Amino acid sequence: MDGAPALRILVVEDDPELAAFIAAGLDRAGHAVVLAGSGEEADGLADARDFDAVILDRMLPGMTGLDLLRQWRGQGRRTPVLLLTALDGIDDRVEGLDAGADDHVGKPFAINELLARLHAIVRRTQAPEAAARIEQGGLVLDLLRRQLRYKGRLVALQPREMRLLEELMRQSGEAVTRAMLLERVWGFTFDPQTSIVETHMSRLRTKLADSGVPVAIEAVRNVGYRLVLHE
Amino acid sequence: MDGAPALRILVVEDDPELAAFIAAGLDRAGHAVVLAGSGEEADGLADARDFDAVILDRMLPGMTGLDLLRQWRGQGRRTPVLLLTALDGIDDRVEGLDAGADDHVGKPFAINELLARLHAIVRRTQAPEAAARIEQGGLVLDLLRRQLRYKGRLVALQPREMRLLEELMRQSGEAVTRAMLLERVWGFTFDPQTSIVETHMSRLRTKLADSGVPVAIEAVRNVGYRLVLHE
DNA sequence: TCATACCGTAACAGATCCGTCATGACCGGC
DNA sequence: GCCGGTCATGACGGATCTGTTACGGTATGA
Repeated sequence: MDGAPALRILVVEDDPELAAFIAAGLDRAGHAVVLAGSGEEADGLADARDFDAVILDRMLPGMTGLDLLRQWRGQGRRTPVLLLTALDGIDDRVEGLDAGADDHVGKPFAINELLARLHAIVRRTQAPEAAARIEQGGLVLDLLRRQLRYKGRLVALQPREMRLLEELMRQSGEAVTRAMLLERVWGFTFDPQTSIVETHMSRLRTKLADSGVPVAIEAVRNVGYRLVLHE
Repeated sequence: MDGAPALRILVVEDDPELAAFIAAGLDRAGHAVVLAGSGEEADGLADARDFDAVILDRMLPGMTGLDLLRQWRGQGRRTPVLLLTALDGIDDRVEGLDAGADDHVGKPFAINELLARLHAIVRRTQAPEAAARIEQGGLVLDLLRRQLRYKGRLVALQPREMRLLEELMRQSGEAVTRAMLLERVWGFTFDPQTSIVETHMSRLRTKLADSGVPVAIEAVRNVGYRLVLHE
């Protein structure tokens, strides 16, 4: 199942091995890949062609990924950028987001992780801005009131469960990585090595089922979870 | 101090005594008042002139306030309406809001209660719609993220304190009634006869002060509270 | 088929949040 | 100036929310 449409992706990575690994993964997911080995090359390519997203290594010979990113953002280029970073401190993360990155993945990473985050940023940047509510098949998540309704009826969720569902709904039909959930729902940039996600997911499932909400939260082995609406 | 500008108010009330009481209160607050004793009369007046808000008794001889309100809303008339209701059950409240009322006050009421609610609905309907953040002098309340920042620094608040501050900020400079707070923050339509508001207000004040936020939450005796920004 | 890692869930414990109460200060009216 | 009501605040106890652990089930790959 390829819920996501084919994308044109520019991969900026000087390590040939890593570049090939990424290209293979993207290709398998049905995306068109263009490789660049340096910031200068990437800049030229981005001028000449239009990409749906850019996967950009933070460390590059010569012009670094951050330099390039800042330059692009300075020029008003809005293409979503997924930053690859070897360093994995909090400061790097902030610095990357400050420079205008839409998300980041710390090396080493699983290809699924990268794909999920890539799809997420493309979807996010293409979606109309900052909705205060998410609606899907009778399910209404009001982010301002922090209320979930199904067919008008309130479904009581705890704050964590609400956040969890929010992330699943933003990405409905596609897998959301365990790491993405930890990062966005808990603010963890590491794996706590407990079943915290599974536990809350279990509670969420129970409450949704008890309220008769026709959705399934599927586990995607070794990746994370996916929300599926029943027809 | 009249932070609010003078308003043109239509009061639809068949009881002459109550009408006079309301008119006197509005007049003292600097507003222009027009009285109508029946729904039919009110309808004619609303056609002929433009009002900033309408205070509408739910019970009227002949055409009830709800009938009139529904008719107006059906015609696309958007003037904010404050409903006066003798009955005070939950159903009436819902029914009133369903009919298109912006707020309601149960009889008997203090004139301050009515004024505060009146100003609130006028301000709300004139303000640009449904902001996801409220900013005021370096204070930023992000309603989606449920975060309060002062000069970029996070100020940790509990959910209830956040809601409380939200109501105060929406109405900055003007008094917010104790009843309004109970209704909007707690969902209470009655007074619990405890110092629940005072307690949370105290906690909120402490946290704001500890973070150096230059605002004062002033108690307005017999009315409620008011948020004041220090210059 | 078996071993292993992954996932699901119940049970427990701690932290946090919240409402109540008691006490004391303050304010306003008489 | 006194009295009564209003408001402020600290302390306490309970409810809720949350994270961990443990154990059982299930899928996957050798």
